[in-house]
This record gives sequence, C-alpha cells and structure tokens, in this order.
Amino acid sequence: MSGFGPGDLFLADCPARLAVELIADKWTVVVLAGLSKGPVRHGELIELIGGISRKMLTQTLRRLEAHGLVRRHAYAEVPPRVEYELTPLGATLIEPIHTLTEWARANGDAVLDALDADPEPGRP
Amino acid sequence: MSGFGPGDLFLADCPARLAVELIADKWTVVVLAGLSKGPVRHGELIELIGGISRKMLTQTLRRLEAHGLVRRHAYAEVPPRVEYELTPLGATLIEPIHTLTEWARANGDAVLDALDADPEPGRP
DNA sequence: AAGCTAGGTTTCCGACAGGAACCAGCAGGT
DNA sequence: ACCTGCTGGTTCCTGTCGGAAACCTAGCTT
Repeated sequence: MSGFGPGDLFLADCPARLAVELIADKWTVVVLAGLSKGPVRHGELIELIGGISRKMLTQTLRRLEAHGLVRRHAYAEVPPRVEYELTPLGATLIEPIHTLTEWARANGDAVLDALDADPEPGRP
Repeated sequence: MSGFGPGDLFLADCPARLAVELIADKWTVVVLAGLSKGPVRHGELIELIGGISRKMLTQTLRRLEAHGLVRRHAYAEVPPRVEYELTPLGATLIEPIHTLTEWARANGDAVLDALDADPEPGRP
C-alpha cells in the first residue's frame, strides 16, 4: 500500500515535519509553481496567480527567501523593479510540487464530485 | 527546469487549485500520512502525530471524509471505537505526499541551515 | 502641481486555529 | 447505589492570521 514505515512517519520535531509545515500554507505551493518558469516580477505573480493580495505575496516570498528557497533581486531603477527566482534548493522542490499538482489535475473533479454528493448536513 | 507550461499553471478557479488548497493545510498532510498504513483509530492518530489537538484531528478528518478521501467507521461498542481509513481515491494521494515527504527528509536540514544563517532582522 | 508607475507597508476587521474544559454512556470496582 | 475511567467529540474563549483598502517612496510625465 506504499505507506510510510512505523517509525518512518515523521512525528513532531523532526525536520521533515518542519519542512512540510513550510509548504502547508495557503499560498506557498501556488507561488512556487509561479516561480518555476524562471525569474518573475512581483506584479507578474499577482496577476498570474489571481486572488492573492500584495501583502500575502510579499509575506510568502519573504518567508521562502528566509528559508533559502527563493532569491530576491531588486534593481535600482525608477519605477522600481524586483524579480524573484528560485534558488537551486528551491528548484528541487518543484518536482514534488509538480507531482502534487498532477494528482490535483487528475483527481480534482473526483474530489469535487465527492464534495458535492456527500454533504450530510448533520451527524447525530 | 521542469516547470509548468504557460497556461499550465493553475490559476484561480480550476479544480487543481481547489485540490491544492485542500491539502495546503497544517495538518492534512500529516494526517494522511498517518492513515497510509491502514485503518487507524482516533486516539492512535493523536499520539502518533503528536502536537495535534483532538478538535483539529476531528475537523481535519471530517473535511477529508467530505472530500471523499477518508472513510469513517464507528463501532457500536463500549468504550466507543472509531476507525478511519483511506478510500481508494485517498490512497492515490499517498504517492504525491510520499514524494513530498521524501524531499522534506532529504532537504529539511538545508532549509533549517538557511533559516539559521539568513535572519537579516530588518530590511530598510 | 497633479498624476502615473511598481513594490511595499500600515491599519482595521472578520475568520479561524488551538487549547482547556466539558459531555455521553457504559463497565468495573468498592 | 456511587464513583471513576475509557473514548470520541463538542463547546467556549482567546490569540493569531488573512484580506481589502489606503498610504508611502521617488522620480518621470502632463
């Protein structure tokens, strides 16, 4: 059943758990996907992603930068220009994320169907 | 660079985005990993995972159940016994999650190092 | 002088995460 | 009879977080 071994399951405190919490965030995965094609500007990400506020974009990018997954490059121009790109470490995260989004693309509808069929309003 | 195509990046509203938001939650990934070995009881998950409250466990499981990824089985015994197990759909999610946790296990320390080296407290 | 640009920050408010305490319902001990 | 314990779940309360909108910087254009 392709599971995780007994002590293999990451419990509290192990670094795997921290890393999972890193990306288990509403926007992180989407932002990383947006960066996967190469350097992108702040504004480009805003309209590429759709639905994210500037505040959350900046916040997410700063956190990724602090974790060494993203590098920020600000050009001293007017109007200002800022580009973000994945670090080598960050690039290694694209593959797992890609696996995930492929699953989502394949099974998203099934999830939607279940959600649509299930809604037992009350449970005694 | 193994990216996502131009229109391939999931934007708002596509089902992939919804599915990603499904699992982009603090506990969902960990709970699914905990279920990957077969039927597990509520209390077992509590102590297996460590750090999750009963409330959040129940909440997460209910949501996964509503999305068709988990099935709940309550035995009419005393003391009560409730087991949770993955549905076939839910089982298909284990592989992507496994890819993710493998990445986490391999790169968790690098992330920790970056986090530890970076902390530029203030940016003007 | 007013307005545009692009990235970022601040302010405010509603929603939610999370811990602690409580509940149901019956078995077994005293 | 009474009390206590086991297990899963729910309610209450509070700290934190997400999101919208306004404001900021700093130069160039009108």
